[in-house]
Amino acid sequence: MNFVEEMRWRNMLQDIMPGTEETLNKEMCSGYIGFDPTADSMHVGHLMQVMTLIHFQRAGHKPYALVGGATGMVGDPSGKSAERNLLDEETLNKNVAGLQAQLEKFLDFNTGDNSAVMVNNYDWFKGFSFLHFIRDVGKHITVNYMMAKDSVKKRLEGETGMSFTEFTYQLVQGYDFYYLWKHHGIKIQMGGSDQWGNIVTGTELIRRKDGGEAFALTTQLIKKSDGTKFGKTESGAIWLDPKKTSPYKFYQFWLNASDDDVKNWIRIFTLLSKTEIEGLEVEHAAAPHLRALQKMLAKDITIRVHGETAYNTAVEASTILFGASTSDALNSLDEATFLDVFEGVQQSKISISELEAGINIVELLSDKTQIFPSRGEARKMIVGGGTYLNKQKYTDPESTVDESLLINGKYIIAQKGKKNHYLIIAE
RNA sequence: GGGGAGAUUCCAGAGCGGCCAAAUGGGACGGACUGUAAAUCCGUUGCGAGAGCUUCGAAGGUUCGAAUCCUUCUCUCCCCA
Repeated sequence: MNFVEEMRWRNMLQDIMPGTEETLNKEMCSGYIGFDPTADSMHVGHLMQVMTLIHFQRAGHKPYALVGGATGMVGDPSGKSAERNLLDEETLNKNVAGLQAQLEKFLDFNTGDNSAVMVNNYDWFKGFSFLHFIRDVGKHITVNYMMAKDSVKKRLEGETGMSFTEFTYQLVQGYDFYYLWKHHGIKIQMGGSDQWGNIVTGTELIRRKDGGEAFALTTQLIKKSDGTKFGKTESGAIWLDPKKTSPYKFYQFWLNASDDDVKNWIRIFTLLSKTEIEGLEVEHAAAPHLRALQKMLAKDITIRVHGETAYNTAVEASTILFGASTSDALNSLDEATFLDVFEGVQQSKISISELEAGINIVELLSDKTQIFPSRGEARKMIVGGGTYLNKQKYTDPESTVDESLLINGKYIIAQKGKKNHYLIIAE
């Protein structure tokens, strides 16, 4: 199956420039996707682009991952309703390094002719003077053309306006494409659907400046069935960096995909074949409560992003936290395993002497551990039946707890509702 | 520069002298049902165990009593030049 067909049946394809597929089928092509260094880690939203590059490489083409050290200094107006704040250079460099390190894990950089390549557009922009840029690049593209882009038009119609800097963005990115086409023989740029305008400015520049031919392909925006934004939870984005989002939370994020979403996502985020996915769908339809699709999706991505060990721990943690385990079962875990399993769970500390003296449950969960922001809220939640200690429900706010609850003489597991776990450490 | 409208609890948005910790909707959180889905239903949503305390852009004032009236200030939006 060729690359475009692959993207099609996985429902990843949004737009494709005429001639792209033919060109790709003819020979091995080089193509690239740009990543904006707005943070020092990617989040799950970036995975669509990562998967696109992976498919591109698996189809025998040569993928380039561009990290925008230069474009990051300008700020992409696409999809933004207000002027962006510029990052300082130090942050930018850190972000570029962070993204590069993550990208390296997903692509094969040592597989002969179609090995992946990492580039940073700062390398060709750092020595490029403003005057040279407007002479060599700006001259080929009219302002009329640039103003017709959606990203620009929206801002001109809106109230916030747009700085010259952001207006220039599409030219800067367009030049990236030109540069890579000229010096690396890259024929195609890919990206999210919001990048179409920027990508086309690149193909246009290549055509007008050198009479060359280049192609564009964009991927669909990932949708969620309830209309909310993909990849965001109440507590923020789901990051790939384990320091920002623990592997356990990461695993849980995918495991919690709704039935509607998981059918799309498993196509996008795993490399499973059509037959395998359809098989899983049958399985899921027969026994939906087993959530075969969600489990497979979560397993596949968690392993690819965090590795097998982290995945196993996440599964183990999930089994313990959500399964029918009792405090006895918890007690039987040795401390190392226990800590490993609870690594991704929010932790708070309390002094053991206070606990020995006996402590009111409301005080424990609010003042002492900040699990609830106020005593009133803790009280309400306890009365409302949403509070558990060591998997045991507590409904009386006057309850007192002491050291007899401690697991391994040191830990208490508190729950707010069914899904939110907290580890209290006594020391 | 001239004229007008406005600023309310997470958001939107009522309230226009006591019955207002403030309607309603959304969001968020919890519960029930389930499958750690979805949909639905129920509850909670300033702090406090309570008495009570602190909130309605800011500061003053009128009043027994102010989110509501007056003064000044700050900011936002609209129209005209």
